[in-house]
Amino acid sequence: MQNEQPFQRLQVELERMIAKKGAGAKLPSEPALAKSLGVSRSTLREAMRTFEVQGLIRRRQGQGTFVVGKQKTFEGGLEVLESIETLSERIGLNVSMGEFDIKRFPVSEENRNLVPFPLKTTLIQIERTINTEERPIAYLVDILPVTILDEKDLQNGFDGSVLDWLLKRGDPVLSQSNTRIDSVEASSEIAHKLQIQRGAALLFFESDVYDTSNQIVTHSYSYFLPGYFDFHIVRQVAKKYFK
Amino acid sequence: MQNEQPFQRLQVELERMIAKKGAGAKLPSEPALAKSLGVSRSTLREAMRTFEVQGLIRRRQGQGTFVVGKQKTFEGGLEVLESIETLSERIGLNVSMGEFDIKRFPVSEENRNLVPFPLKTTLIQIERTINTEERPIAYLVDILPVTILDEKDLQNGFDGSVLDWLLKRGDPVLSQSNTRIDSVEASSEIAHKLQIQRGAALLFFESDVYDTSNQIVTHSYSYFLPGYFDFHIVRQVAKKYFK
DNA sequence: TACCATTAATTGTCTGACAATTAATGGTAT
DNA sequence: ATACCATTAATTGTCAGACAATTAATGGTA
Repeated sequence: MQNEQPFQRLQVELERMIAKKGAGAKLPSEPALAKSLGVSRSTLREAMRTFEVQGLIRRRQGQGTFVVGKQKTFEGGLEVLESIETLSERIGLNVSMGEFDIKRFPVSEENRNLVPFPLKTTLIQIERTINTEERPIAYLVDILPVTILDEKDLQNGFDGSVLDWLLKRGDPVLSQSNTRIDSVEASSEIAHKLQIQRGAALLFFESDVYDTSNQIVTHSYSYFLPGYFDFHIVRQVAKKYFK
Repeated sequence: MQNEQPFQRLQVELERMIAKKGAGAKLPSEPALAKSLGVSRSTLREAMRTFEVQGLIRRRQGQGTFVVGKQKTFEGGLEVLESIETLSERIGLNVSMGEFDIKRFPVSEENRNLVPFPLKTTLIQIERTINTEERPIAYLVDILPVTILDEKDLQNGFDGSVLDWLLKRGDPVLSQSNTRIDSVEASSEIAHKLQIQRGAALLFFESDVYDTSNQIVTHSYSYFLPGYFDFHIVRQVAKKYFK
C-alpha cells in the first residue's frame, strides 16, 4: 500500500458520498461529518475544498454544503490520458494490433522542425494500425528517443501501445500530455493503410507526452476513422470561483 | 467586490508565486509561508491541497513542497467553455459574423432523437457562419428553447455568439458543457456555406451546454475548417494522487 | 400584515499542539 | 578511511478547540 493517510481515504469516501447524493442534496455539517468519518474538521475541510474548486459541491456560510451534481471531469472523457487500446476496451470495442512497423532515425537539420527532440537524438518511430474484426479504424505513430525505449524492449509483453507499455514499466513516470485536435484528409499512404479512399475525412490528434519533471517523452500522431470512437470533453465556464 | 475571503486572495497569490518559481523549486515552509501571506496555516493548507490535487505542486513530509511546473489545464485549451468569437479574439484572429439564419420549430416525433429537449418544446435554431477577411472558416448551429432566448432578445446587442450572449445576460447561469469531437465530410449544403468542396474534411463538435443546476440549455453543432483553429487539450494520467 | 431583533445552525479562520517522515549530522566499530 | 547507526532538526500531516461571519428561522411588536 502506498498511501494510507487519512486524507486519501477521506477523498474517496467523500467522493462516494457526494456521488450517492443527488444534485442539490445537503451534506451533514462539517463537525458531524468529521466525526462520522473519523477525521478532524481541518482535514475534512481540505478535502471539501478540493471538491469545491472542482465544482462538485457548493458551500454557503450559514447554510451548509450542497451537492452540485455536475458531471465529473475525470470520468472517461478526453481529459484522461489513456491509450487507444485501453479506451477501446472501456467502451467495449474489441480491437487488435494490425500492421506494425519500426524505424530508427536521428534528428537532423531536415526533420528537426517536425519532432520536438534535440538535434542528433536517435529516435525510434513505431507505426501501427488498430483493427476491429472488420476493418482498420486508426493509424498511430509514436516517436521517442531510443534511450527511453528501444527495439528489444518491444519484445517484453508489448501489445501495441507505447503508452500502456511505458505506464506499466513506470519509468519515466508519465504525468500528462498536450494534444492538438484537427481534421485532415487522408493522404494516399494513410488511405491505403486504413483501407479508405484518399481524401476521406479523418480525426487527427497530435500529442506530446510529458513525464513528472516535465520532460517530453513521446511525440505522436493519431488518425481516427470518424464515428468509431466517442471522444468527448467536459468544458468549464472560465469563472472558477463563484459564490 | 464579490469575494474578499482570505482563501480567495490566497489562491491567486499562491498561484502567482508558484508560477513565478520554476519547476523543481522549493517553496518556503508552511509556517513561514502562512506568516508571510498573512493567513493561518490551516487556510494555507487548504489552498495548497487544491494545488496539489491539480498536480501543480508536490509535498513531501519531512522535505517540503516543490513546484512541479506542469502546464495549467485552465489556460486556453479546450477545457474552457468559451465562444468561437472569444477564442478567435484570444488567438488574434479577426472574425465577423457571416450568413445568419433563425428558425423556429417544435420538438416532434421525427426529430426528438436529434435534440435533447422534451417533446413539444418550441425551439429556436440559430445558424451562422464565422468569417475572416478572406473566407468563412466555421459554421455553427445553436438550438435552444425559446423560453431561454427568443427572436427579440437577439436584437439587444447580439454579436453572433449565443454563448457570449447568455454569459452576458447571466441567466441561466452556465456552468459547463459536454462536447463530442469528430471529423466529418462536408455535405453539399455545408460545403456551399463554407465555400469548399463537398466531401472536404471538417472538424466537428457536438456540444450540450448546462447551467448550474445541471439543466441543459443549448445543443449545438459546430463545423470548423481544418487548420484555422488551434484546439488543444491537456490530458492527465488517470492516477490522480501519487506520492 | 409588515417589520425588526434575537437566536440557532453552519461555514470561515485562527492558534497551538503533537505525530510522522526525511535528510543531514556526527559518532562508533571495523 | 569506510560503513553503519543513532540523534537531531526541519518539514508536512493531523488534531482539538475556539471564535468570527453569515444565513435562515423564530417570534415579538407596531
